[in-house]
Amino acid sequence: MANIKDVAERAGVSVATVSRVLNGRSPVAETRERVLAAVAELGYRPDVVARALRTARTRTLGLVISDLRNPFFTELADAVEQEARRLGYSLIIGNAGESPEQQDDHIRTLLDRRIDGLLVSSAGTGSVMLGEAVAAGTPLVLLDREVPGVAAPCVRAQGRAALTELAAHLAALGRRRPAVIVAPAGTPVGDERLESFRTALAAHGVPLPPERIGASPDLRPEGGRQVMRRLLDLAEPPDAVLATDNLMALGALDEVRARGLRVPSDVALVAFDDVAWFAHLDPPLTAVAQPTRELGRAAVHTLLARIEGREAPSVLLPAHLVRRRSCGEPPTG
Amino acid sequence: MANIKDVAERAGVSVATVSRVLNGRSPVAETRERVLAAVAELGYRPDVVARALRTARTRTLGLVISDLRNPFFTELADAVEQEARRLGYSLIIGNAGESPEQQDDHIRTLLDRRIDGLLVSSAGTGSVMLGEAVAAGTPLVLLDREVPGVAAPCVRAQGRAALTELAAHLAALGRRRPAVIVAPAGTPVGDERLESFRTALAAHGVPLPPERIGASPDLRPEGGRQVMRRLLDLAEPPDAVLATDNLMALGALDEVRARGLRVPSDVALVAFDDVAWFAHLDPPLTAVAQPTRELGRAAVHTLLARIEGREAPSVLLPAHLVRRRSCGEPPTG
DNA sequence: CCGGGGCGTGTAATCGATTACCTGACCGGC
DNA sequence: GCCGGTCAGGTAATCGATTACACGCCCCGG
Repeated sequence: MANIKDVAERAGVSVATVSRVLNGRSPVAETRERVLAAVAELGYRPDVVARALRTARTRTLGLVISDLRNPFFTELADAVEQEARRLGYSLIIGNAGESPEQQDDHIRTLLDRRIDGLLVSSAGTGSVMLGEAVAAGTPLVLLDREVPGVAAPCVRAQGRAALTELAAHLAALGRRRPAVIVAPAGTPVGDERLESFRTALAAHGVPLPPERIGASPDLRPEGGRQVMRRLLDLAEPPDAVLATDNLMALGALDEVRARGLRVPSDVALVAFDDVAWFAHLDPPLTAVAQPTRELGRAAVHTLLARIEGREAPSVLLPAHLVRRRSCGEPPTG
Repeated sequence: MANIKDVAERAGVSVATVSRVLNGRSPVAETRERVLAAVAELGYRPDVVARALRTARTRTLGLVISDLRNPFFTELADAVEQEARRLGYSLIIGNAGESPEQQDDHIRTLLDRRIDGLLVSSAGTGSVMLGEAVAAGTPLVLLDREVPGVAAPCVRAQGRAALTELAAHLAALGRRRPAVIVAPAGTPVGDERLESFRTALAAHGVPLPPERIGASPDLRPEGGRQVMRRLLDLAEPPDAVLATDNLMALGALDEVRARGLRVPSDVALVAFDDVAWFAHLDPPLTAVAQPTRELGRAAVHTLLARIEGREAPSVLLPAHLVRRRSCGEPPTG
């Protein structure tokens, strides 16, 4: 593989000149042409590794995702990758699989690789390496999940507007006994969603008593199913259930079906995260859609701001309600 | 951030010695201890970039995936990443989104980054850069999809056994008019699946006439739906449909429902690729499961073999049938 | 007692780029 | 005609590691 020296020789100039041409500095037209010709003839491409060593910038970002198999995060990762690439950055993705240890493992290798910046949607809250990363001065931006004690901007969706809309939607359809399946205790996002929903319901005079709030042991279908089981066993079972994550919603749906009940006639079901295949379920699921693409974009921009030393506040983007048929309404045109 | 020189000074030795200790060569116990102590005190971590420049090995692999949003490929990518990491390699993932141009774009940046090896599940067959990659001497392994004209081992699943089983399954359930929704023309994998299925059916005396084979324009739900529409409009509509990709299967299911028909009573449906949420559909979908994890593992091992200059043949791993309820049978305990 | 082999360690070259600094050519003004 | 300014472009230091080669020490055998 040709290097800058080969190009310099072929063009009859010094390596400095080649470098300058390629980086768009000074040289005059004639020299420039000769260099570019040599580059083309040799098929020269600068060695990114050498450049990184010299400039201390790798043009690589790291993304550690809490659970890549969760379609919401798959979409998010894809959005981040696209935007990063558009701006000339490569992305190394690490999947934590909801394990804080694996997350730390990933962060460590990413720091070792001298990535320019780090995006993390944290699994759990007890990550040692997150602290180390900021201590080491690596620009960090949190994605989707806030982490207490870590001083970094967070990019995520704000569910309030969508949940207000949802409360109205349910009220209009006469659902008076809502329930919520929340993420395991201590997940800040889940708590916020719960509170926003409670507030929105209250505005319609609909209460949300504690027995109709169930915390799932995990963010998987099985956890959602367990909670749904308890909810349906109540003396006064709910007539509408909101799951704060798409996988838990799936499990909840399983339980409804297993009992021979139907959505939406027996119970309405709404999920957080509008993943592509919700539209293909029977019935198609009404969902709170997070603006995945925009989140990815904003995350990359915020991170680049930090990398360039600019101020970068947290970003909250509004989620919106996608009405399908799982609450009993016919689909809106 | 401390570098090897700092460590050398602190330990009172030369940088060469530090390097040797860290790479497990010569030094004697006492020196070794001093160096390790210095490393610990300074929190030194070798600069991977500098090492890569010197050794010409980045310990990074590239993976270009045809469509990361397709859950089958998400799982595959995850499997690859895990195995790569287990063996000390980082993985840069690029999503081609079924676009050959984007694929080439990714391959180019990956080569620029001097990755040690490249894994590609190719979108389309007309990739210029795939050829360039082998020409440049970058170890290459194809994943899931063979590419004509590219001399590289391919790691993928062999559907024959599963399809033989499927033919028997359908025959036993009295389905006599099978149909197939295949990937767009020219996709080698799809063709092979089709032929295996045809052969297996023939063994049961069941024909597969051309009118019951529909090529989808793309690998998305909408394409599958279009084909299903044509199939159901036949004078003799099929009583069982195999979709050679999970997303096309989803679209096919949509069409069945839209007509007020039921799976499996009106038509049986089977999909290639057993993705997690198939079990949550109504009815749970019978599927040909590819050994995703093993494919990922094998792909990484094959690639490492090539990197180390060893011979590495193509790998074919058997897929197997996962019987659920979409063909009419009660679930097997 | 001396020479050679082996071993531990230091010196310095090297990987391929970027860039500070310097040189020399050219031009214009006084 | 000389001097200073401008600018293209060359020389060489530098980033942080690895490693070939050399050196010196010790030990052992003759």
